[in-house]
Amino acid sequence: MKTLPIQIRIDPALYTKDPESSELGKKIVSQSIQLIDELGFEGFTFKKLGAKIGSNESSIYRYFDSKHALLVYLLNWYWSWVAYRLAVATTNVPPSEEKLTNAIGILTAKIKKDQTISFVDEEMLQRIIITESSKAYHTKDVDKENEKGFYRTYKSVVQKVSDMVLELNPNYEFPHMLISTVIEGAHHQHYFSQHLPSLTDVEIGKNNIVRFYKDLVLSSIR
Amino acid sequence: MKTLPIQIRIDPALYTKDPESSELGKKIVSQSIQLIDELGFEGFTFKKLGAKIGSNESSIYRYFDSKHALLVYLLNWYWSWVAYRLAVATTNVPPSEEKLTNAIGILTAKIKKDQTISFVDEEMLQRIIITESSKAYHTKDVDKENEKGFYRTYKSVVQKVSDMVLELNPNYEFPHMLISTVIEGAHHQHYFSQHLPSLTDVEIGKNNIVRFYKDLVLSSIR
DNA sequence: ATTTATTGATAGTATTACTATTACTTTTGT
DNA sequence: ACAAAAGTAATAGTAATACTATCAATAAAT
Repeated sequence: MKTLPIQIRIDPALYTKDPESSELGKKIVSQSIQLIDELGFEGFTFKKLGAKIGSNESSIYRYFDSKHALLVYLLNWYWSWVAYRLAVATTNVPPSEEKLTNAIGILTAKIKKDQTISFVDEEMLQRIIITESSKAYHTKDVDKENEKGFYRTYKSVVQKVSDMVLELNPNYEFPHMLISTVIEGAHHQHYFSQHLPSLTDVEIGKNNIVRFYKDLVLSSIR
Repeated sequence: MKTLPIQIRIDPALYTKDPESSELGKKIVSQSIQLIDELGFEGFTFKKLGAKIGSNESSIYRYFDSKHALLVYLLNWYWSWVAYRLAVATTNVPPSEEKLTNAIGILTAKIKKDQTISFVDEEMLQRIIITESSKAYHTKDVDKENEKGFYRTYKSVVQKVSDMVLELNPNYEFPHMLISTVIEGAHHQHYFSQHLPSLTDVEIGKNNIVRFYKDLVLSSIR
């Protein structure tokens, strides 16, 4: 995939000041990804981020209300980027099992370094999405935040791939459960393969996670 | 299921002082479940718990090193209890699809109030496991804690059900991924059905989550 | 009757997740 | 070119969190 001049659009409800509008903002986003990857979301603070980018804590608060807000922003950035890759791979492709399995591949494969399209390191972003994203919606405020559209991008990705399932089998009863199970499942499997390998069947170089989910989807809907 | 006089055994590595050894300890466990359910794990503190049970913060620290340690304890309690129910339902049952789907039912169904076997409210416990359990192992210390056996009970449940998969189809390549996907997936679906319903296909009274996962498992391994 | 164990009460610490204020610097509009 | 506006940095401050440490009071076990 070539470095394309695309812009990831983020809903203004997800920031206080647009981080793409300044150098500081871009630094906040790109360096926060590194710092969360390094320290984990619990260990990450705006103070440490300020120190890392040679800026002040209070300046970061002008872009994001809280570290939770920043996480939600990153989550949306990630899903917008996935949606873009899905669109490239499937728009105007006639319905087929191949189209669906391509989509499943995008949802379940680990990112390789070279797919960078912007100031964001997507490989690292995916790693923090895998380990931290569930913390974004396992909050007491989910319902309120959901109403504000905080999870819209994620939901629309699930919807799009669910539609591909229905193209192949219009009678399949559980397309949304299937796809959200695949997405969350793949995240878990990637995480487990690193930390709790007995919960997986990962073997190096065999791409088992992608193979498993492609097989799971096809055998369920056939 | 009758109220049986069984004892859930918890590895002593998971507490500083055994909460089952005193009234205070049992209160800590049972009331913490209520409080976490009410406030969420982030909002939950030992100070608030102390106030709720008319005891002191410092007394609670004598049982658990941290609120994270308490969460891990609850997680193990939950999985020990699931393991017990699995054993009751499947021990000495000859291999069959029914045996497997019974197990899947135990892993994916919502608990009803009347299954209480002790001072713990299992329905409420399941609810906090569904929303909070992933926070127990999405930490910077997973590897260290895994070595100490913090996730042993969970892993053994996955192992047992994976073995049932292999009984039916010894050539199936991904039994652990299948079962851990089912377990985590069912938790997500229960949570989503409450908070992000467009990610599911839940309809009231139709038990779709259990049906979906039973179908998923059988069609994958056949 | 006296160790010993258990709990309670109080105090203290470093850190977190912010808010508020002020001043400096850069950009921009005219 | 100059003033206004916007953006950023620095400092200070706050309530709460997640503990640790100490010591007294009480209950139980020998």
